Amino acid sequence: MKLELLPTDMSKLADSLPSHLDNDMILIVGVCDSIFDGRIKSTLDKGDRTLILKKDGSILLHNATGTRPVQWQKARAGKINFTYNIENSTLIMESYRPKTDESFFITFYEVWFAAFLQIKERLSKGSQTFGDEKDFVDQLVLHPELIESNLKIIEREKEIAFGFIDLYCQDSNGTFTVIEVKKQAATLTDAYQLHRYIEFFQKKGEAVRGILVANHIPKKVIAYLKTHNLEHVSIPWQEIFPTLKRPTNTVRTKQLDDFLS
Amino acid sequence: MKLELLPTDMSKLADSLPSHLDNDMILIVGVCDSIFDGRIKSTLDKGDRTLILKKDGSILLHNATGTRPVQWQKARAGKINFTYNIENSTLIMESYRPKTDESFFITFYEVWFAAFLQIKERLSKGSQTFGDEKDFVDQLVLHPELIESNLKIIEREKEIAFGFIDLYCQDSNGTFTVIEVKKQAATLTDAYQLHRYIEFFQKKGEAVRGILVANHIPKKVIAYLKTHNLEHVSIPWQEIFPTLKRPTNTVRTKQLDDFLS
DNA sequence: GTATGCATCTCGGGA
DNA sequence: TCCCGAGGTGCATAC
Repeated sequence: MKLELLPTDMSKLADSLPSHLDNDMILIVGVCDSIFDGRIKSTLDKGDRTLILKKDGSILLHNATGTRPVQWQKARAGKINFTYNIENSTLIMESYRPKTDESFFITFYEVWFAAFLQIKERLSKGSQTFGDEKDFVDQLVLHPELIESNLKIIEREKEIAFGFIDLYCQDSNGTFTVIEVKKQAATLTDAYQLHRYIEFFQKKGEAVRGILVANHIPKKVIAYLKTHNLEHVSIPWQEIFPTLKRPTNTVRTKQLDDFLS
Repeated sequence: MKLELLPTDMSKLADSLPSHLDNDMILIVGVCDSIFDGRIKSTLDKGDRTLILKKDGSILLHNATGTRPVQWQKARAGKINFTYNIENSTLIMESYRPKTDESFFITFYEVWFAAFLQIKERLSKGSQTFGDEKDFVDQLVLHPELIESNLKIIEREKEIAFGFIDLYCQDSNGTFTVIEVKKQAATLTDAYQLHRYIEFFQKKGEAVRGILVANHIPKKVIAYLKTHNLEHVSIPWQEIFPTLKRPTNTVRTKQLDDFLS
Protein backbone atom coordinates (compact mmCIF):
# COMPACT_ATOMS: atom_id res chain seq x y z
CA MET A 1 0.00 0.00 0.00
CA LYS A 2 1.09 3.52 -0.70
CA LEU A 3 -0.48 6.56 0.90
CA GLU A 4 0.09 10.09 -0.26
CA LEU A 5 -1.30 13.08 1.56
CA LEU A 6 -2.76 15.60 -0.84
CA PRO A 7 -2.84 19.35 -0.26
CA THR A 8 -5.92 20.69 1.44
CA ASP A 9 -5.54 23.94 -0.45
CA MET A 10 -8.40 23.86 -2.89
CA SER A 11 -6.50 24.84 -6.03
CA LYS A 12 -3.54 22.60 -5.36
CA LEU A 13 -5.85 19.72 -4.54
CA ALA A 14 -7.64 20.25 -7.84
CA ASP A 15 -4.30 20.27 -9.65
CA SER A 16 -3.34 16.94 -8.12
CA LEU A 17 -6.65 15.23 -8.84
CA PRO A 18 -6.08 14.30 -12.52
CA SER A 19 -3.11 12.07 -11.80
CA HIS A 20 -5.02 10.18 -9.14
CA LEU A 21 -8.60 10.01 -10.34
CA ASP A 22 -8.38 6.90 -12.46
CA ASN A 23 -6.00 5.05 -10.24
CA ASP A 24 -6.95 4.08 -6.78
CA MET A 25 -8.80 5.53 -3.86
CA ILE A 26 -9.23 9.16 -2.84
CA LEU A 27 -10.28 10.24 0.63
CA ILE A 28 -11.49 13.78 1.24
CA VAL A 29 -12.73 15.07 4.57
CA GLY A 30 -14.28 18.50 4.77
CA VAL A 31 -17.35 20.68 4.55
CA CYS A 32 -19.57 20.12 1.54
CA ASP A 33 -23.06 20.20 0.17
CA SER A 34 -24.30 18.00 -2.61
CA ILE A 35 -27.01 17.07 -5.05
CA PHE A 36 -27.81 13.66 -6.43
CA ASP A 37 -30.13 13.57 -9.42
CA GLY A 38 -31.09 10.20 -10.78
CA ARG A 39 -33.25 7.43 -9.44
CA ILE A 40 -34.14 9.97 -6.81
CA LYS A 41 -33.45 13.64 -6.36
CA SER A 42 -31.63 14.30 -3.13
CA THR A 43 -29.97 17.36 -1.70
CA LEU A 44 -27.71 17.79 1.29
CA ASP A 45 -27.08 21.06 3.07
CA LYS A 46 -23.57 22.12 3.93
CA GLY A 47 -22.05 19.76 6.47
CA ASP A 48 -18.98 17.92 7.70
CA ARG A 49 -18.56 14.76 5.67
CA THR A 50 -16.16 12.13 4.43
CA LEU A 51 -15.93 11.44 0.71
CA ILE A 52 -14.49 8.22 -0.67
CA LEU A 53 -13.80 7.82 -4.37
CA LYS A 54 -13.02 4.18 -5.03
CA LYS A 55 -11.11 2.76 -7.95
CA ASP A 56 -14.15 0.95 -9.35
CA GLY A 57 -16.02 4.23 -9.61
CA SER A 58 -18.00 3.90 -6.40
CA ILE A 59 -18.45 7.26 -4.73
CA LEU A 60 -19.47 7.34 -1.08
CA LEU A 61 -20.36 10.43 0.90
CA HIS A 62 -20.57 9.65 4.61
CA ASN A 63 -22.12 11.58 7.47
CA ALA A 64 -20.87 11.37 11.03
CA THR A 65 -23.39 8.64 11.73
CA GLY A 66 -24.96 5.69 9.96
CA THR A 67 -23.77 2.55 8.25
CA ARG A 68 -24.88 3.63 4.81
CA PRO A 69 -23.46 6.61 2.98
CA VAL A 70 -25.80 9.59 3.12
CA GLN A 71 -25.38 9.89 -0.65
CA TRP A 72 -23.53 7.70 -3.09
CA GLN A 73 -23.10 6.57 -6.65
CA LYS A 74 -22.57 2.94 -7.48
CA ALA A 75 -19.85 1.48 -9.61
CA ARG A 76 -21.34 0.62 -12.98
CA ALA A 77 -20.20 -0.74 -16.25
CA GLY A 78 -19.71 1.96 -18.85
CA LYS A 79 -18.37 5.43 -18.90
CA ILE A 80 -18.00 7.71 -15.94
CA ASN A 81 -17.81 11.40 -16.72
CA PHE A 82 -15.94 12.91 -13.81
CA THR A 83 -15.27 16.60 -13.99
CA TYR A 84 -14.28 19.22 -11.46
CA ASN A 85 -13.75 22.90 -11.21
CA ILE A 86 -12.58 25.58 -8.80
CA GLU A 87 -15.01 28.43 -8.36
CA ASN A 88 -15.13 31.06 -5.64
CA SER A 89 -12.67 29.03 -3.58
CA THR A 90 -14.83 25.94 -3.67
CA LEU A 91 -14.05 22.59 -5.24
CA ILE A 92 -16.95 21.48 -7.40
CA MET A 93 -17.02 17.87 -8.57
CA GLU A 94 -19.52 16.17 -10.81
CA SER A 95 -19.77 12.51 -11.57
CA TYR A 96 -22.18 11.76 -14.38
CA ARG A 97 -23.11 8.32 -15.72
CA PRO A 98 -24.57 8.59 -19.20
CA LYS A 99 -25.89 5.04 -19.09
CA THR A 100 -28.16 5.67 -16.14
CA ASP A 101 -28.42 9.45 -16.50
CA GLU A 102 -27.42 9.92 -12.89
CA SER A 103 -25.42 12.91 -11.75
CA PHE A 104 -23.74 13.53 -8.44
CA PHE A 105 -22.64 17.09 -7.65
CA ILE A 106 -20.45 17.71 -4.63
CA THR A 107 -19.17 21.12 -3.60
CA PHE A 108 -16.44 21.33 -0.98
CA TYR A 109 -16.20 24.61 0.88
CA GLU A 110 -13.41 23.48 3.16
CA VAL A 111 -11.05 20.54 2.93
CA TRP A 112 -9.53 19.32 6.15
CA PHE A 113 -7.82 16.28 4.82
CA ALA A 114 -7.23 14.62 1.49
CA ALA A 115 -5.27 11.51 0.62
CA PHE A 116 -4.59 9.19 -2.26
CA LEU A 117 -4.37 5.48 -1.54
CA GLN A 118 -2.66 3.05 -3.82
CA ILE A 119 -4.11 -0.28 -2.82
CA LYS A 120 -2.78 -3.68 -3.71
CA GLU A 121 -5.66 -5.63 -5.13
CA ARG A 122 -4.01 -9.00 -4.51
CA LEU A 123 -4.40 -8.57 -0.78
CA SER A 124 -8.15 -8.05 -0.73
CA LYS A 125 -9.36 -11.37 -2.00
CA GLY A 126 -9.84 -14.08 0.60
CA SER A 127 -13.08 -14.09 2.48
CA GLN A 128 -15.41 -16.74 3.76
CA THR A 129 -18.87 -16.66 5.24
CA PHE A 130 -20.83 -19.28 7.07
CA GLY A 131 -24.35 -19.25 8.37
CA ASP A 132 -26.49 -17.83 5.56
CA GLU A 133 -29.77 -19.29 4.35
CA LYS A 134 -28.06 -21.89 2.20
CA ASP A 135 -26.15 -23.19 5.22
CA PHE A 136 -29.37 -23.08 7.22
CA VAL A 137 -31.14 -25.27 4.67
CA ASP A 138 -28.10 -27.56 4.59
CA GLN A 139 -28.63 -28.23 8.28
CA LEU A 140 -32.33 -28.89 7.78
CA VAL A 141 -31.50 -31.40 5.05
CA LEU A 142 -29.13 -33.14 7.44
CA HIS A 143 -31.57 -32.94 10.32
CA PRO A 144 -35.16 -32.83 9.00
CA GLU A 145 -36.33 -33.85 12.47
CA LEU A 146 -35.73 -30.23 13.45
CA ILE A 147 -38.90 -29.51 11.47
CA GLU A 148 -40.88 -32.57 12.46
CA SER A 149 -40.24 -36.24 13.05
CA ASN A 150 -40.18 -38.74 10.21
CA LEU A 151 -40.02 -36.08 7.55
CA LYS A 152 -38.42 -37.29 4.34
CA ILE A 153 -36.86 -34.72 2.07
CA ILE A 154 -37.49 -35.53 -1.57
CA GLU A 155 -36.14 -32.54 -3.43
CA ARG A 156 -34.38 -29.29 -2.75
CA GLU A 157 -34.97 -26.16 -4.84
CA LYS A 158 -37.78 -27.93 -6.72
CA GLU A 159 -38.79 -25.76 -9.63
CA ILE A 160 -42.48 -25.19 -10.29
CA ALA A 161 -44.26 -22.79 -12.62
CA PHE A 162 -43.38 -19.70 -10.60
CA GLY A 163 -40.40 -20.00 -8.32
CA PHE A 164 -38.49 -22.67 -6.47
CA ILE A 165 -39.63 -24.67 -3.47
CA ASP A 166 -36.94 -24.75 -0.79
CA LEU A 167 -37.74 -28.25 0.44
CA TYR A 168 -40.23 -30.67 -1.10
CA CYS A 169 -40.93 -33.44 1.39
CA GLN A 170 -43.12 -36.31 2.41
CA ASP A 171 -44.40 -36.51 5.98
CA SER A 172 -44.88 -39.59 8.18
CA ASN A 173 -48.29 -40.21 6.56
CA GLY A 174 -46.85 -39.97 3.09
CA THR A 175 -48.44 -36.57 2.46
CA PHE A 176 -46.39 -34.30 0.26
CA THR A 177 -45.24 -31.21 2.10
CA VAL A 178 -43.90 -27.89 0.80
CA ILE A 179 -41.47 -26.14 3.10
CA GLU A 180 -40.39 -22.55 2.71
CA VAL A 181 -37.34 -21.65 4.74
CA LYS A 182 -36.31 -18.21 5.98
CA LYS A 183 -33.23 -17.80 8.09
CA GLN A 184 -34.54 -14.45 9.23
CA ALA A 185 -37.85 -13.50 10.77
CA ALA A 186 -40.78 -14.36 8.54
CA THR A 187 -42.87 -11.71 6.83
CA LEU A 188 -46.32 -11.73 5.28
CA THR A 189 -44.58 -11.86 1.93
CA ASP A 190 -43.00 -15.16 2.88
CA ALA A 191 -46.43 -16.52 3.82
CA TYR A 192 -47.82 -15.31 0.48
CA GLN A 193 -45.02 -17.12 -1.28
CA LEU A 194 -45.79 -20.38 0.51
CA HIS A 195 -49.46 -19.95 -0.30
CA ARG A 196 -48.63 -19.55 -4.00
CA TYR A 197 -46.71 -22.81 -3.99
CA ILE A 198 -49.53 -24.65 -2.28
CA GLU A 199 -51.99 -23.17 -4.75
CA PHE A 200 -49.94 -24.60 -7.60
CA PHE A 201 -50.49 -28.12 -6.30
CA GLN A 202 -54.10 -27.52 -5.36
CA LYS A 203 -54.86 -26.47 -8.92
CA LYS A 204 -53.49 -29.81 -10.05
CA GLY A 205 -55.83 -31.48 -7.58
CA GLU A 206 -53.03 -32.55 -5.26
CA ALA A 207 -53.39 -32.08 -1.52
CA VAL A 208 -50.17 -30.91 0.05
CA ARG A 209 -49.19 -29.45 3.39
CA GLY A 210 -47.34 -26.16 3.61
CA ILE A 211 -44.91 -25.28 6.38
CA LEU A 212 -43.11 -21.98 6.87
CA VAL A 213 -39.85 -22.44 8.74
CA ALA A 214 -38.23 -19.30 10.11
CA ASN A 215 -36.18 -17.87 12.91
CA HIS A 216 -39.20 -16.03 14.25
CA ILE A 217 -42.77 -15.71 13.04
CA PRO A 218 -44.76 -12.59 14.01
CA LYS A 219 -48.37 -12.91 15.11
CA LYS A 220 -49.85 -11.40 11.99
CA VAL A 221 -47.99 -13.87 9.84
CA ILE A 222 -49.21 -16.72 11.99
CA ALA A 223 -52.75 -15.38 11.65
CA TYR A 224 -52.45 -15.37 7.89
CA LEU A 225 -51.04 -18.87 7.82
CA LYS A 226 -53.86 -20.19 10.02
CA THR A 227 -56.62 -18.69 7.89
CA HIS A 228 -55.11 -20.47 4.90
CA ASN A 229 -54.47 -23.83 6.59
CA LEU A 230 -50.74 -23.39 6.47
CA GLU A 231 -48.35 -24.43 9.21
CA HIS A 232 -45.25 -22.95 10.74
CA VAL A 233 -42.22 -24.03 12.72
CA SER A 234 -39.89 -21.63 14.45
CA ILE A 235 -36.23 -22.65 14.34
CA PRO A 236 -33.88 -19.96 15.60
CA TRP A 237 -30.67 -19.92 13.62
CA GLN A 238 -28.88 -19.10 16.85
CA GLU A 239 -29.38 -22.71 17.93
CA ILE A 240 -27.92 -24.04 14.72
CA PHE A 241 -25.09 -21.55 14.37
CA PRO A 242 -24.20 -20.52 17.93
CA THR A 243 -21.70 -17.72 18.28
CA LEU A 244 -18.36 -18.83 19.60
CA LYS A 245 -17.41 -18.22 23.17
CA ARG A 246 -15.32 -15.09 23.07
CA PRO A 247 -11.92 -15.09 24.71
CA THR A 248 -11.93 -13.39 28.08
CA ASN A 249 -9.40 -10.79 26.97
CA THR A 250 -9.09 -9.00 23.70
CA VAL A 251 -6.41 -11.25 22.34
CA ARG A 252 -7.75 -12.79 19.21
CA THR A 253 -7.23 -16.49 19.58
CA LYS A 254 -9.96 -17.63 17.24
CA GLN A 255 -8.96 -18.26 13.70
CA LEU A 256 -10.66 -19.30 10.54
CA ASP A 257 -10.54 -22.98 11.39
CA ASP A 258 -12.49 -22.43 14.57
CA PHE A 259 -15.37 -21.03 12.58
CA LEU A 260 -15.52 -23.49 9.78
CA SER A 261 -14.81 -26.69 11.67
CA MET B 1 -14.51 20.53 12.23
CA LYS B 2 -11.24 19.54 13.78
CA LEU B 3 -8.91 16.95 12.33
CA GLU B 4 -6.02 15.43 14.20
CA LEU B 5 -3.57 13.05 12.59
CA LEU B 6 -2.81 10.13 14.83
CA PRO B 7 0.49 8.27 14.95
CA THR B 8 0.77 5.27 12.67
CA ASP B 9 3.11 3.63 15.10
CA MET B 10 1.02 0.83 16.52
CA SER B 11 1.75 1.38 20.21
CA LYS B 12 1.39 5.14 20.06
CA LEU B 13 -1.83 4.80 18.12
CA ALA B 14 -3.17 2.45 20.75
CA ASP B 15 -2.22 4.93 23.47
CA SER B 16 -4.14 7.71 21.74
CA LEU B 17 -7.27 5.67 21.12
CA PRO B 18 -8.90 5.96 24.57
CA SER B 19 -9.22 9.73 24.41
CA HIS B 20 -10.90 9.57 21.02
CA LEU B 21 -12.99 6.42 21.04
CA ASP B 22 -16.17 7.80 22.54
CA ASN B 23 -16.00 11.15 20.86
CA ASP B 24 -16.19 11.46 17.15
CA MET B 25 -14.92 9.66 14.11
CA ILE B 26 -11.75 7.63 13.67
CA LEU B 27 -10.25 6.81 10.29
CA ILE B 28 -7.62 4.09 9.98
CA VAL B 29 -6.09 2.97 6.71
CA GLY B 30 -3.85 -0.06 6.67
CA VAL B 31 -3.44 -3.78 6.32
CA CYS B 32 -5.81 -5.89 8.38
CA ASP B 33 -7.72 -9.11 8.64
CA SER B 34 -10.96 -9.53 10.50
CA ILE B 35 -13.66 -11.80 11.83
CA PHE B 36 -17.31 -11.03 12.32
CA ASP B 37 -19.30 -13.44 14.44
CA GLY B 38 -22.98 -12.82 14.84
CA ARG B 39 -25.90 -13.11 12.48
CA ILE B 40 -23.36 -14.65 10.16
CA LYS B 41 -19.81 -15.78 10.60
CA SER B 42 -17.49 -14.02 8.19
CA THR B 43 -13.73 -13.88 7.85
CA LEU B 44 -11.48 -11.65 5.78
CA ASP B 45 -7.93 -12.45 4.87
CA LYS B 46 -5.21 -9.88 5.29
CA GLY B 47 -5.75 -6.95 2.95
CA ASP B 48 -5.55 -3.21 2.37
CA ARG B 49 -8.61 -1.60 3.87
CA THR B 50 -10.14 1.55 5.29
CA LEU B 51 -11.72 1.45 8.72
CA ILE B 52 -14.22 4.06 9.90
CA LEU B 53 -15.37 4.18 13.51
CA LYS B 54 -18.29 6.57 13.73
CA LYS B 55 -19.55 8.38 16.79
CA ASP B 56 -22.82 6.50 16.86
CA GLY B 57 -20.96 3.21 17.13
CA SER B 58 -21.15 2.26 13.47
CA ILE B 59 -18.01 0.49 12.34
CA LEU B 60 -17.30 0.23 8.62
CA LEU B 61 -14.49 -1.76 7.04
CA HIS B 62 -14.15 -0.90 3.37
CA ASN B 63 -12.36 -2.67 0.56
CA ALA B 64 -10.91 -0.89 -2.45
CA THR B 65 -14.13 -1.54 -4.34
CA GLY B 66 -17.85 -1.71 -3.63
CA THR B 67 -20.49 0.57 -2.23
CA ARG B 68 -21.08 -1.51 0.87
CA PRO B 69 -18.48 -2.10 3.54
CA VAL B 70 -16.95 -5.55 3.23
CA GLN B 71 -17.63 -5.97 6.93
CA TRP B 72 -19.39 -3.74 9.40
CA GLN B 73 -21.23 -3.42 12.65
CA LYS B 74 -24.33 -1.28 12.94
CA ALA B 75 -25.01 1.37 15.51
CA ARG B 76 -27.41 -0.06 18.04
CA ALA B 77 -29.04 1.01 21.22
CA GLY B 78 -27.33 -0.39 24.26
CA LYS B 79 -23.82 -1.02 25.36
CA ILE B 80 -20.85 -1.33 23.07
CA ASN B 81 -17.86 -3.15 24.49
CA PHE B 82 -14.88 -1.84 22.58
CA THR B 83 -11.52 -3.18 23.59
CA TYR B 84 -8.11 -3.25 21.98
CA ASN B 85 -4.69 -4.64 22.54
CA ILE B 86 -1.19 -4.60 21.08
CA GLU B 87 0.25 -8.02 20.45
CA ASN B 88 3.24 -8.99 18.32
CA SER B 89 3.25 -5.52 16.78
CA THR B 90 -0.35 -5.79 15.69
CA LEU B 91 -3.29 -3.69 16.81
CA ILE B 92 -6.18 -5.93 17.77
CA MET B 93 -9.59 -4.38 18.23
CA GLU B 94 -12.82 -5.99 19.29
CA SER B 95 -16.25 -4.47 19.29
CA TYR B 96 -18.79 -6.62 21.07
CA ARG B 97 -22.51 -5.91 21.46
CA PRO B 98 -23.96 -7.89 24.35
CA LYS B 99 -27.52 -7.20 23.23
CA THR B 100 -27.12 -8.96 19.92
CA ASP B 101 -24.15 -11.14 20.85
CA GLU B 102 -22.22 -9.93 17.84
CA SER B 103 -18.47 -9.52 17.87
CA PHE B 104 -16.22 -7.83 15.35
CA PHE B 105 -12.48 -8.55 15.55
CA ILE B 106 -10.10 -6.49 13.49
CA THR B 107 -6.34 -6.97 13.49
CA PHE B 108 -4.15 -4.33 11.88
CA TYR B 109 -0.71 -5.49 10.78
CA GLU B 110 0.28 -2.16 9.28
CA VAL B 111 -1.22 1.29 9.70
CA TRP B 112 -0.59 3.79 6.93
CA PHE B 113 -2.80 6.53 8.17
CA ALA B 114 -4.93 7.30 11.15
CA ALA B 115 -6.94 10.36 12.02
CA PHE B 116 -9.45 11.61 14.53
CA LEU B 117 -12.27 13.80 13.29
CA GLN B 118 -14.25 16.08 15.52
CA ILE B 119 -17.41 16.73 13.56
CA LYS B 120 -19.97 19.40 14.19
CA GLU B 121 -23.33 17.73 14.28
CA ARG B 122 -25.24 20.93 13.59
CA LEU B 123 -23.91 21.04 10.08
CA SER B 124 -25.09 17.61 8.98
CA LYS B 125 -28.82 18.07 9.24
CA GLY B 126 -30.56 19.51 6.22
CA SER B 127 -31.46 17.08 3.51
CA GLN B 128 -34.37 16.62 1.17
CA THR B 129 -35.40 13.94 -1.23
CA PHE B 130 -37.94 13.90 -3.99
CA GLY B 131 -39.07 11.12 -6.22
CA ASP B 132 -39.64 8.11 -3.97
CA GLU B 133 -42.66 5.83 -4.06
CA LYS B 134 -44.78 8.19 -2.02
CA ASP B 135 -44.14 11.01 -4.51
CA PHE B 136 -44.84 8.57 -7.32
CA VAL B 137 -48.25 7.69 -5.87
CA ASP B 138 -48.90 11.40 -5.29
CA GLN B 139 -48.59 11.94 -9.02
CA LEU B 140 -50.91 9.04 -9.77
CA VAL B 141 -53.50 10.49 -7.43
CA LEU B 142 -53.24 13.80 -9.27
CA HIS B 143 -53.24 12.12 -12.67
CA PRO B 144 -55.11 8.80 -12.49
CA GLU B 145 -55.43 8.91 -16.28
CA LEU B 146 -51.80 7.80 -16.34
CA ILE B 147 -53.16 4.40 -15.31
CA GLU B 148 -56.32 4.40 -17.39
CA SER B 149 -58.98 6.88 -18.42
CA ASN B 150 -61.92 7.67 -16.19
CA LEU B 151 -60.40 6.01 -13.18
CA LYS B 152 -61.71 7.39 -9.90
CA ILE B 153 -59.54 7.04 -6.84
CA ILE B 154 -61.61 6.27 -3.78
CA GLU B 155 -59.05 5.61 -1.09
CA ARG B 156 -55.32 5.61 -0.60
CA GLU B 157 -53.58 3.18 1.73
CA LYS B 158 -56.84 1.34 2.35
CA GLU B 159 -56.33 -1.13 5.16
CA ILE B 160 -57.66 -4.65 4.78
CA ALA B 161 -57.11 -7.76 6.88
CA PHE B 162 -53.52 -8.27 5.74
CA GLY B 163 -51.79 -5.18 4.46
CA PHE B 164 -52.62 -1.88 2.85
CA ILE B 165 -53.92 -1.28 -0.66
CA ASP B 166 -51.99 1.52 -2.38
CA LEU B 167 -54.94 2.80 -4.41
CA TYR B 168 -58.53 1.61 -4.15
CA CYS B 169 -60.44 2.83 -7.20
CA GLN B 170 -63.51 2.56 -9.33
CA ASP B 171 -63.14 2.24 -13.10
CA SER B 172 -65.29 3.73 -15.85
CA ASN B 173 -67.78 0.86 -15.47
CA GLY B 174 -68.02 1.33 -11.75
CA THR B 175 -66.02 -1.82 -11.04
CA PHE B 176 -63.86 -1.59 -7.93
CA THR B 177 -60.19 -1.82 -8.74
CA VAL B 178 -57.20 -2.56 -6.54
CA ILE B 179 -53.95 -0.96 -7.63
CA GLU B 180 -50.56 -1.90 -6.29
CA VAL B 181 -47.84 0.60 -7.12
CA LYS B 182 -44.10 -0.01 -7.33
CA LYS B 183 -41.77 2.78 -8.30
CA GLN B 184 -39.12 0.20 -9.09
CA ALA B 185 -39.29 -2.80 -11.39
CA ALA B 186 -41.97 -5.25 -10.39
CA THR B 187 -41.12 -8.65 -8.96
CA LEU B 188 -43.10 -11.84 -8.55
CA THR B 189 -43.47 -10.91 -4.91
CA ASP B 190 -45.36 -7.77 -5.90
CA ALA B 191 -47.70 -9.84 -8.06
CA TYR B 192 -48.29 -12.21 -5.13
CA GLN B 193 -49.14 -9.24 -2.97
CA LEU B 194 -51.70 -7.93 -5.46
CA HIS B 195 -53.16 -11.40 -5.77
CA ARG B 196 -53.58 -11.57 -1.99
CA TYR B 197 -55.53 -8.34 -1.96
CA ILE B 198 -57.80 -9.53 -4.76
CA GLU B 199 -58.31 -12.79 -2.93
CA PHE B 200 -59.50 -10.87 0.10
CA PHE B 201 -62.35 -9.35 -1.91
CA GLN B 202 -63.12 -12.55 -3.77
CA LYS B 203 -63.63 -14.33 -0.47
CA LYS B 204 -66.22 -11.73 0.39
CA GLY B 205 -67.92 -12.45 -2.93
CA GLU B 206 -66.91 -9.13 -4.46
CA ALA B 207 -65.56 -8.98 -7.99
CA VAL B 208 -62.68 -6.54 -8.27
CA ARG B 209 -60.00 -5.83 -10.84
CA GLY B 210 -56.34 -5.85 -9.88
CA ILE B 211 -53.71 -3.74 -11.57
CA LEU B 212 -49.98 -3.76 -10.90
CA VAL B 213 -48.39 -0.42 -11.76
CA ALA B 214 -44.61 -0.36 -11.97
CA ASN B 215 -41.64 1.17 -13.71
CA HIS B 216 -40.99 -2.07 -15.54
CA ILE B 217 -42.64 -5.46 -15.43
CA PRO B 218 -40.57 -8.52 -16.40
CA LYS B 219 -42.07 -11.25 -18.57
CA LYS B 220 -42.40 -13.79 -15.79
CA VAL B 221 -44.34 -11.36 -13.67
CA ILE B 222 -46.63 -10.60 -16.60
CA ALA B 223 -47.13 -14.32 -17.11
CA TYR B 224 -48.13 -14.75 -13.49
CA LEU B 225 -50.52 -11.82 -13.64
CA LYS B 226 -52.17 -13.17 -16.79
CA THR B 227 -52.75 -16.63 -15.39
CA HIS B 228 -54.50 -15.04 -12.44
CA ASN B 229 -56.58 -12.52 -14.40
CA LEU B 230 -54.61 -9.59 -13.08
CA GLU B 231 -53.62 -6.56 -15.12
CA HIS B 232 -50.57 -4.39 -15.34
CA VAL B 233 -49.55 -0.94 -16.48
CA SER B 234 -45.97 0.14 -16.97
CA ILE B 235 -45.30 3.74 -15.94
CA PRO B 236 -41.60 4.62 -15.95
CA TRP B 237 -40.79 6.99 -13.10
CA GLN B 238 -38.36 8.67 -15.47
CA GLU B 239 -41.32 10.22 -17.27
CA ILE B 240 -42.78 11.55 -14.07
CA PHE B 241 -39.54 12.67 -12.47
CA PRO B 242 -37.26 13.58 -15.37
CA THR B 243 -33.67 14.37 -14.48
CA LEU B 244 -32.78 17.98 -14.93
CA LYS B 245 -30.77 19.13 -17.89
CA ARG B 246 -27.25 19.32 -16.65
CA PRO B 247 -25.24 22.48 -17.13
CA THR B 248 -22.80 22.24 -20.00
CA ASN B 249 -19.82 22.87 -17.77
CA THR B 250 -19.10 21.62 -14.31
CA VAL B 251 -20.23 24.75 -12.57
CA ARG B 252 -23.04 23.82 -10.30
CA THR B 253 -25.86 26.16 -11.10
CA LYS B 254 -28.71 24.00 -9.92
CA GLN B 255 -29.85 24.57 -6.41
CA LEU B 256 -32.44 23.11 -4.12
CA ASP B 257 -35.27 25.18 -5.55
CA ASP B 258 -34.69 23.82 -9.02
CA PHE B 259 -35.37 20.33 -7.78
CA LEU B 260 -38.32 20.93 -5.59
CA SER B 261 -40.17 23.45 -7.71
C1' DG C 1 -39.27 -1.96 21.97
C1' DT C 2 -41.52 -4.80 17.81
C1' DA C 3 -43.41 -4.96 13.25
C1' DT C 4 -43.83 -3.43 8.57
C1' DG C 5 -42.37 -1.98 4.04
C1' DC C 6 -39.51 1.02 0.97
C1' DA C 7 -34.84 1.53 -1.02
C1' DT C 8 -30.73 5.69 -5.59
C1' DC C 9 -31.44 -0.89 -1.72
C1' DT C 10 -26.49 -3.81 -2.88
C1' DC C 11 -24.77 -8.05 -4.35
C1' DG C 12 -24.18 -12.48 -6.49
C1' DG C 13 -25.73 -16.26 -9.34
C1' DG C 14 -27.89 -18.11 -13.36
C1' DA C 15 -29.85 -18.20 -17.96
C1' DT D 1 -27.29 -8.47 -20.34
C1' DC D 2 -31.39 -9.13 -17.71
C1' DC D 3 -33.68 -11.45 -14.19
C1' DC D 4 -34.26 -13.07 -9.64
C1' DG D 5 -33.80 -13.53 -4.73
C1' DA D 6 -31.08 -13.24 -0.39
C1' DG D 7 -29.27 -10.03 2.90
C1' DG D 8 -25.28 -9.64 8.96
C1' DT D 9 -29.92 -6.01 4.23
C1' DG D 10 -30.33 -0.36 6.39
C1' DC D 11 -33.69 2.80 7.55
C1' DA D 12 -37.85 5.38 8.78
C1' DT D 13 -42.21 4.99 10.56
C1' DA D 14 -46.25 3.32 12.85
C1' DC D 15 -47.88 0.71 16.62
